[in-house]
Amino acid sequence: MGRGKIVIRRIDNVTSRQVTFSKRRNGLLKKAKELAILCDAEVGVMIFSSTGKLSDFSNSRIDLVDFVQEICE
Amino acid sequence: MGRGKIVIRRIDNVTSRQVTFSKRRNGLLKKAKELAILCDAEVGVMIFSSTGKLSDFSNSRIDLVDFVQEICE
DNA sequence: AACTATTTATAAGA
DNA sequence: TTCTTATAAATAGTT
Repeated sequence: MGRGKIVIRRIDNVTSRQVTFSKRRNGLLKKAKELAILCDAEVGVMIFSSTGKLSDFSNSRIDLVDFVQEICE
Repeated sequence: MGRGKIVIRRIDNVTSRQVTFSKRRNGLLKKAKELAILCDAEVGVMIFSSTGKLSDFSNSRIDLVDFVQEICE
């Protein structure tokens, strides 16, 4: 979506990558919240930027813990 | 997006809610993958439907575990 | 940090 | 219910 079509591959330019990260992170978190509300679902999203900064959304932290522990044993 | 504008609130009709869940879950997972690739970010998404069925995406399970354990202690 | 031309996601409908 | 399509929403490139 946007002025041009893009291919889904790592953005090499650091500045562009950071700008895109900021925009798409916000978009992903918004859609996660909407899905949780609209569909009465439990949703968890965790995003670490390449610099290690964390953004997250969850309306069900306990279940997420159970899930993560399960898949990682 | 779509034929009409919607308000973000729980969809009462069960069938509509399931249809919307299926569409938006796929959309969210797709966007999570794109963010991870485009921006070289570590992304984890976990979605439990209202019937308890799980969908997920992660390109960094270990870090997610650390994070979840941290916030839940 | 805003804007806007376009692409993409999706609400309704078939 | 799988496919279609009109429209809302996200966003790539621009300013």
